[in-house]
Amino acid sequence: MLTPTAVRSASFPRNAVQPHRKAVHTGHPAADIIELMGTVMPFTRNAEIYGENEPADYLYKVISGAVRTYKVLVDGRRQIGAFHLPGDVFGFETGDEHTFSAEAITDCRVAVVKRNAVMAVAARDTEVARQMWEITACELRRVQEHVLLLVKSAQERVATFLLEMAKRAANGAAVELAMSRQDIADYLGLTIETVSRTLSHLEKTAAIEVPTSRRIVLRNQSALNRLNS
Amino acid sequence: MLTPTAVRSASFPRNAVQPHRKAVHTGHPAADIIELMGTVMPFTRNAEIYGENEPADYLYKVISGAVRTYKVLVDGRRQIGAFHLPGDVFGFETGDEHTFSAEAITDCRVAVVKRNAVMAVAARDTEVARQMWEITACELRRVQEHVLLLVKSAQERVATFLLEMAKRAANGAAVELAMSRQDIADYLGLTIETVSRTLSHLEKTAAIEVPTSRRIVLRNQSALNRLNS
DNA sequence: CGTGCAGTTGAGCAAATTCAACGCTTGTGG
DNA sequence: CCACAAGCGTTGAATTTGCTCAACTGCACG
Repeated sequence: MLTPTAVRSASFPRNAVQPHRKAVHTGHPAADIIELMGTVMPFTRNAEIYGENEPADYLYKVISGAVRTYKVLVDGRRQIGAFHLPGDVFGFETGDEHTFSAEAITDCRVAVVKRNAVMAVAARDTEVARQMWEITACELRRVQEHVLLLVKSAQERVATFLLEMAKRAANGAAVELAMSRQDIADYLGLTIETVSRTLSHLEKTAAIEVPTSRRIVLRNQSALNRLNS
Repeated sequence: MLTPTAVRSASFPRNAVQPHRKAVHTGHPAADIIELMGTVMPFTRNAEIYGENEPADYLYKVISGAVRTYKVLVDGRRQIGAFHLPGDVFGFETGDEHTFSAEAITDCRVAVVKRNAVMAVAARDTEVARQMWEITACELRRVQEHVLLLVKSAQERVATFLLEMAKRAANGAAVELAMSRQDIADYLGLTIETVSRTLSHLEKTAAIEVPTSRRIVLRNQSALNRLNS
């Protein structure tokens, strides 16, 4: 199931990344540092970007496509920790090793930068250090939200998920889902059947429209917000 | 139900806290800064330490007793984000406002320090800044663990909770619980009845012993670990 | 001695999972 | 070009899990 057609990233950048010192003073949002200092790498659908327990030597930023970070529990179930869309930074670990695995959901391009390089800059430039902290703090808030999501009912979880995706996509009320039902289920702590049934139910109650399985139109956002609890 | 006998912390420290500059260079672990720079305040059982959406002007560290941070959902349910025991830092927010509320579970003493004061030090001292970041990162890992907890079965959640408490108490296989069944339930995303039943079941299967409702002896830690999934 | 609170236990119910079947699309090989 | 297998998604039926409602116990406190 996991990475069925996965292409192991054999071309992982061992070549050092040159920090462009001047870039970090331009006042760009925090995540831009990685893009400015890094190398853009392509990953094919389902390719592993890094694995749990591998050394966390790089930081990543999605340029295009989508990425999932996940953990496989001892009983074989998979819990997806986050979906990363263009602009999102990931692979930002505290210790020396990744605590999650990361895979490309779709073909995608990812900016990669040596953690050392960024840290070296951060050691000298307090503004960069502050931005690194900021990224960690944002991630913390996001995970706290995820905790609140997981104690809701199935309907509420799906509704919250759709609203979240709609907000991030920001192209109005239509969402083009990069991920499969299984991905959604593993993110929401539900089964694919429950996700599917819930979407069908939401469609029947005119809250959404599902022209294709990957495309969802939010018809009645306030109804979803009400479920959002 | 919430804070039934709560004593609003009328004596919240508006008096400025004097930073002792020299303390921060002693190489103590990160959390010590707050203790060194701060003022120790007592809180009575169920007293509110701060509320959601209040300005996050202070950082806190538990000296003695126990603290819960929580959020009340729109449907009235309460989700506890964390239990803080002696040595734990809390109230560490990213924005200007607290995203959770904090209450004393038991009578407790808490070191309090002005956020500004710490931040001012951190701006000059990169080591302090690094420690602040470290605390955020630790919190991030803890919340990520909480996500993994919430997708498990009731048995697994309770078992995991007991093992976590045993590890933190670190007085062997016996746990003295500071919190009520309701607190535990709200932390685990279960009902009190389910928590109670699960504990009874674990006792029947000889995994634990419950001499008093607040005291739990882990008889068969490996059995719990197996449930821990 | 009664009152109130915390915890336990039971019975019935609702929600979500499991197991199974089926439809649709896509890609592959004859 | 068609046949067919594989993957993904949907739907139905049976089952399980945890929740709701309710009663009851033990204990502390006035």
